[in-house]
Amino acid sequence: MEKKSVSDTVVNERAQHFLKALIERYIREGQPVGSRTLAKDTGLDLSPATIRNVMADLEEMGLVSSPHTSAGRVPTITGYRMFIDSLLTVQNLNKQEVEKIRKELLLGGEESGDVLKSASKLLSGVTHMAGVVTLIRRDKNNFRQIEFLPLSDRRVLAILVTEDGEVHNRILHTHRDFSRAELDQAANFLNKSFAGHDMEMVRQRVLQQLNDARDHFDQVMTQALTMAGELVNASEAKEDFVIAGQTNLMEFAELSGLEQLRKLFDAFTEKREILHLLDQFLDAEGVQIFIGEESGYQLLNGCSVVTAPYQVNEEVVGVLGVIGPTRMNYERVIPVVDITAKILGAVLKNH
Amino acid sequence: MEKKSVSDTVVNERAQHFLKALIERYIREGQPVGSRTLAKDTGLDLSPATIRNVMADLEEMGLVSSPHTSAGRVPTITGYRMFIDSLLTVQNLNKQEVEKIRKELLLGGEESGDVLKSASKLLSGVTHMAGVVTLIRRDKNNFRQIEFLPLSDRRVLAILVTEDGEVHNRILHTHRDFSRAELDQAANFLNKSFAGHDMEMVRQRVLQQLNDARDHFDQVMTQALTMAGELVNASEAKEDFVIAGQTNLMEFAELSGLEQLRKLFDAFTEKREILHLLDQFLDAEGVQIFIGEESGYQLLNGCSVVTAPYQVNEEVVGVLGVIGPTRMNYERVIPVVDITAKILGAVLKNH
DNA sequence: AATTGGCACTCGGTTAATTAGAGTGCTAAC
DNA sequence: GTTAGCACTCTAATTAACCGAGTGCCAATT
Repeated sequence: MEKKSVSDTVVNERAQHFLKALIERYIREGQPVGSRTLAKDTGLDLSPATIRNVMADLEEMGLVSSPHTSAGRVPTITGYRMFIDSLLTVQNLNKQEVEKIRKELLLGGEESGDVLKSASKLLSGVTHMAGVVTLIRRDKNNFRQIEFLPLSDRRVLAILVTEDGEVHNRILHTHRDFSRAELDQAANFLNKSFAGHDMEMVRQRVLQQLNDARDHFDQVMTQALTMAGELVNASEAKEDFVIAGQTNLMEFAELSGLEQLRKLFDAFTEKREILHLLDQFLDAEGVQIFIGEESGYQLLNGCSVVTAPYQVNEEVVGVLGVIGPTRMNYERVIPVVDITAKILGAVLKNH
Repeated sequence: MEKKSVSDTVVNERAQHFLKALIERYIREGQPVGSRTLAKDTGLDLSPATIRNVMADLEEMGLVSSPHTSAGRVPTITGYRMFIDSLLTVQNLNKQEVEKIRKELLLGGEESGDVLKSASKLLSGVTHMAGVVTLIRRDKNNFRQIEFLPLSDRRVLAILVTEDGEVHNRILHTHRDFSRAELDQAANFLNKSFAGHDMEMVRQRVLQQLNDARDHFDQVMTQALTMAGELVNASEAKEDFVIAGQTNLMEFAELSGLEQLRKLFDAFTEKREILHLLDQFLDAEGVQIFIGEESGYQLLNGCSVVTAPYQVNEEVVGVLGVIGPTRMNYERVIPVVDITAKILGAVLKNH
């Protein structure tokens, strides 16, 4: 029994070697790979027949499968998973490539939105797949200043500036017209009371004051507080999400269905679903790989997602990565995503 | 000679009738239509042989063509053009449909950007093609108020509000740090001097003052004026462009090439080219139809664009329309685009 | 003179049959 | 445990045959 198990693991070690070779080959060629080709591919000098035996074992373990009796083998999802988790040997990028990425990101303009854009463009350009970058809106985005401008027809333009210089604006509807002076007064009050405070705190205080003082509070102020509350609410909702190079996926889609691709594209423009998906990887450490079929989301069938969170000043502020066919060159994509995440973090640190 | 010409025109009238029938049929079925089917389609009680003669004439005129000897006829580009220009009978929408469009647009949220978004969604939804809406940035967007906020590291956040309530913001880099007070003073000056004035005029005055007074002017003010100038410049550049339902085109793309579709999608995300294309129709009156092949743009081969400018307060402010296969149901699409343009104008009038 | 029926002809698409080849599984030998 | 050999399977590509839709033209008809 013991002997069996030892021999078992020996076989498994070699089997894993073959699995790796098979997947790498399949990723390169895209076609079922047979025993003959595999025999030549690996360094070991073994006959096709031997390989066949091993392949039969691998098939039994559910790591590979054959499309039909007389075709080679193709990795299954679990096969890919094993490959990704413990088999692949990432090729680190050379200095030159790293430098190229850094240069391209620095060149990407000053506004933080533009940097994200060029990051996703970069990812899609280098990998020939779709690049995505998200930026979470961190709650500690403190209140800095608010401003109200009267428009016509009982509408007021409210402008809210946060501590780190983001500007939100919104048109609010009020019950009556307000004069410039009234609005200024309200804004002044808010600014004095809340400048530098946490946004959520501002929100709660505003609501509280509204309740406490609804009776004797000046109507202007009441309105102003409501507005501020609304604005704060609104500013929480937004979340940045940038995608580039979707059309790269079309090449690979000749293989997969066209209907599939359409759903994927719709999800991209809809954004919400993808965003939710990527948020899962915020907490993860380093590069994460995610095979479409593994998670109910059937619009990702045939796809894989390679992600990495990126951080500025020790704090995770977003996720970036690429989306492509499950049959992608992980050994190259992984370091690209990894490095890009690090560089993006560094670039953003200098605002 | 005269007799010949008379008989010619007689033939042509009937020929046009057949051309119309053929195109309508082709649009419905998508397949070459033969003499037999066409004979049944038209009210006239004629034999296929007669139709064949007419078709031969039409082919000679370059209005139809046959993919191969034993297929029916298919309209050519010039055939489509004639159909569009003088043959088609638009079916006006009934009240119910119009009301549905209006409702959907009104429901589209308050921000003007959102309305454009829902307009293009609406167009794509109703026509099952891609819907586009552009909004030109009209120059007479007057200066209203400017505000400067100091950030760290010699950066200043400038916020510019225009008369109609649009908010532009931008981070400016300065040669030294400014205090809050300095910035307020500069902003006050600008606001007093320029509130309500034409943006281009502001720009010029700013430049002029910079030249006149570079020596004795306070450095803060100089910086402020530069900033204001930059901001005004920046605010001119932007142009809104919204597209929805691109993926609808994928259905029709099974026919046309996939490479073609990819280029089209890239053009959509690139925006510039499409924008330039649509701008041509700003000056046009009413619905315009544009067949891809007619204008060098080879990425529009196989496509047609149906557009209409829309206006608020007698003034054209943008173009909207749909992009789809040349083989589209013009008789239905045209009134949809027409009505949507009118309703969008009306909705925007109430800001 | 326009219209029509008839007829030979063309050509694309579909089906069926054949073939070639790649690859497997199994068995027996090493 | 490995390998060679062999029978077997299944796909993909090629070829052949055929069907049918549609045309063009000519002669007959109105």
